[in-house]
Amino acid sequence: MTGTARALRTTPRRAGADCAVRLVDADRVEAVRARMPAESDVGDLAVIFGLLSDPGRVRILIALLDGEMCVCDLAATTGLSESAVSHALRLLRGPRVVQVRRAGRMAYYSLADSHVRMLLDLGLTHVGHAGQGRLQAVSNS
Amino acid sequence: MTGTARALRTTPRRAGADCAVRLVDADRVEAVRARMPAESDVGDLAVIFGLLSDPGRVRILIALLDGEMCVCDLAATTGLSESAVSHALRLLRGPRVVQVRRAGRMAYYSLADSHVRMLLDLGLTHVGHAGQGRLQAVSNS
DNA sequence: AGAATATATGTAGAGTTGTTCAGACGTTAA
DNA sequence: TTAACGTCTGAACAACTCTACATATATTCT
Repeated sequence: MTGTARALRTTPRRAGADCAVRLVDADRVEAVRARMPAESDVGDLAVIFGLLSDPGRVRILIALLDGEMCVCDLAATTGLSESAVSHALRLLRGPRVVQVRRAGRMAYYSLADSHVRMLLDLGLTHVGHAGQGRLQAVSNS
Repeated sequence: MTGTARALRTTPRRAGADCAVRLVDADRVEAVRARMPAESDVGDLAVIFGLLSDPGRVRILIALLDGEMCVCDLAATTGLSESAVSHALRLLRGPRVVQVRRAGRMAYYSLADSHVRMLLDLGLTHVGHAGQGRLQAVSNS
């Protein structure tokens, strides 16, 4: 099965002992599987994206793009309750997306990961909104 | 009235009289709120990230980084059932993350959005894995 | 000391999500 | 035509997520 063997499956496929699924381009499949990141990396990646999949957390992180903020100000900025903000920040603290600086009874949160900042910027340009302080020109026409 | 008769902004900071939550830095809060993207944009952003928050879908999209693939090969590559792949692709088709080319009874899917490709690349570097043959400029010493 | 404050956390319930199973649809081969 | 095939879809169910409420912890003020 070398070269451009496309849909060479006119005869029953299961004959091949342990192949449980149909294959059309076995070479591609094997090549891509070889390049596929480890299970744990894919999982970590999905977790990071999952943290960015909630509008409330997105607003929190967008707010933090400008610099650190305390919990109550984050609540006021995002429209979430302080409890919801605290729960959200706990999730974000786990994988070290945000970090906390404590001053007395206040807790000031800030972004701890430049990759997440880039993900947010990229995503914001994707949905048509200019990034936070990077692309700020085009508005109306 | 469902509760919340407790502390409401008693600190004489600089909060306006009509503000329902405590504020520490009202100027920052107002500035960030002014810069906050529209509700719909934040929602769209969360939806996109949500599509990337499942390991199965991430594997599908990583496989598609190399070019188009049919459903059965995607199943073989990702380890998902063909039904699960089809369901996943349906979700990804909606916001036009992937596109489909039909040839007979086969359906070949490919990435339809360069932003998503960039998000994946960025995310993959984040979790420590080099991108799909694209980002590999790590210099050690 | 006690009271007020700022944040953190436990829990329960409604809502959402991903998978599997069964079957439908359109296409190709016999 | 019938049969096999690749893909798509709906329903059901477990697993997960988000929010609100109550409470806990730690800090500051009087």
